[in-house]
Amino acid sequence: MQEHEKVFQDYLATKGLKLTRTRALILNTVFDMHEHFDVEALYDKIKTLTDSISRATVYRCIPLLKDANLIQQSMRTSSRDSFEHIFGHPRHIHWICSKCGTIVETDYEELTPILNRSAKRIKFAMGELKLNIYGLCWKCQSSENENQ
Amino acid sequence: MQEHEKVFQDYLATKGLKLTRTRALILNTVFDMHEHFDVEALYDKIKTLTDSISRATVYRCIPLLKDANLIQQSMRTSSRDSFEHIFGHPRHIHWICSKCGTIVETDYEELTPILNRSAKRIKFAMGELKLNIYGLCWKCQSSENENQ
DNA sequence: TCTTCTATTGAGAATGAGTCTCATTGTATT
DNA sequence: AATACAATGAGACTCATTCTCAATAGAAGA
Repeated sequence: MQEHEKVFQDYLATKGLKLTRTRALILNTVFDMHEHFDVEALYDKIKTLTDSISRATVYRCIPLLKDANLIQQSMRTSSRDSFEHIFGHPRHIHWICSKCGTIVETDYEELTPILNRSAKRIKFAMGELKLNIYGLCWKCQSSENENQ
Repeated sequence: MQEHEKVFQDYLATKGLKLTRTRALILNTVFDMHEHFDVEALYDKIKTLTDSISRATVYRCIPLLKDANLIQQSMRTSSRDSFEHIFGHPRHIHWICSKCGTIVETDYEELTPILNRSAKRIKFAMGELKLNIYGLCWKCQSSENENQ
């Protein structure tokens, strides 16, 4: 059994729930996706593997994966909630190109001491952290210049 | 004419659009709201002023205000998109209490030199910036302790 | 002032992501 | 095998947001 299956099973056990075949398939498909995905894309991928899993079950699995700290919500793509798997990944800053949608990631390392200091100042117990920076990636910057 | 009306009018002019009475009312109501609001709440407030403005028009005005840099999208409250007016406000970090929903704000000042350095490294032209930190405010931290 | 040309608007239908219901199925335990 | 309850599939449902289209407003010129 893979490590993230173990994590999920342990989490489910604390809730009196079980790691069924269906849930294991959803979990493994999540970890097969690009890091960022929305539920509809996940459902589409699952459909290529089997057509006996319903959309409702996929949606139902998402909050479980979230609570198990295996995925986290990230930015919205168009009108859909978007997620990313985080098991074994450190959290990161997202640099999102507003033109082509490319996402570059960098880590929080340099930021954390500053944020910890601010948190202390306002007596806040930090949990999740989400830093999205919108702008233009280098490719889109140069193509902007060409067109003008 | 108030300053933000002027800004909006100038923006609209660049698009060949006009600052109508309806748009001015929506704009002014936005600046009368709590800093964070969703469109439904905005619509409710407008309804107390006049009942001749339709929901569709309010929704239609939002992207214009966004493009004019008068408001920006912030976190989602429940299932609704949430916005905040930003004209004359510097952008800020949001410390969001996962328990009571309180939002504390601090500024980016200390963070910007670090982010600028990262941006340069990955050749990214920074635009909007959104840093949301979830956790517990000091009130909810103490009430947690009481209950345990 | 009257006309003409658009942008603007209101009302309500349409869309679509996400949730819920409920009848059926799976599974662990006895 | 029988019991009990969690899990699931199918599709109905909700509700925020967008779209459509006919009616209106308002600027520019006659």
